[in-house]
Amino acid sequence: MNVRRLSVDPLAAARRLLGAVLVGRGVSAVVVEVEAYGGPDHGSWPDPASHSYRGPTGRNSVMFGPAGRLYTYRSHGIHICANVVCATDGVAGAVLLRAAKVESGLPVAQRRRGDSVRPVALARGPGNLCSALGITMDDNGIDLFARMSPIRIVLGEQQSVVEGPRVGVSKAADRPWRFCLTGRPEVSLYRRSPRAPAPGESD
DNA sequence: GGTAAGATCAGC
DNA sequence: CTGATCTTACCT
Repeated sequence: MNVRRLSVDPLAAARRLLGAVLVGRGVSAVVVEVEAYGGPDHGSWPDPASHSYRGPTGRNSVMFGPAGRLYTYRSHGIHICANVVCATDGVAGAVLLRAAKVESGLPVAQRRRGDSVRPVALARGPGNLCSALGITMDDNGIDLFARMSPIRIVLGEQQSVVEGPRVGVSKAADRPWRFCLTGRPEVSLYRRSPRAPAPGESD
């Protein structure tokens, strides 16, 4: 089963998730942009920008669970963002799904996102991706590899990948933990967080 | 019990 | 650059 390919560190898992097909509520889409997130300071991948950095809490508990689960959270009170949990059970690690290319169910995605949105931008950005696929907070913790799940994922082959700094994070902003498929127009434009210290500064 | 910050997005 | 909008986590 494919899920074992995600029982690895967040960086390897991120690369393996590029090209995967995400199937959710009438829409399927190919993942074209992701970001890796680690865990607490004394773990294998210390990551101050990760929700799990300060240990398990009510919100982030899914990140500490087994690989292949969906970890959703609400961002700025408005949007939902989706992660695929990686690493082994008890170890925090996840990959944020940042952008995807809608392959089927385009009219459904278009209805969810609004008529003014161009097809290439339907699932561009983590909040928009969840909106296009119909992912909500009720989906937090579901198994993305179970036949019965409303949201599923199918891993693909290794692909040609570009790496760069993560978007939006105010800590560890220089870390090249963002990965994109090369030459995909659905990838979101890079924007450094206005709250992040200047490039090269420590935080 | 109060509150500040936030892995975002769209519109000036 | 800003406002929208709300949950969590941490503080007193």
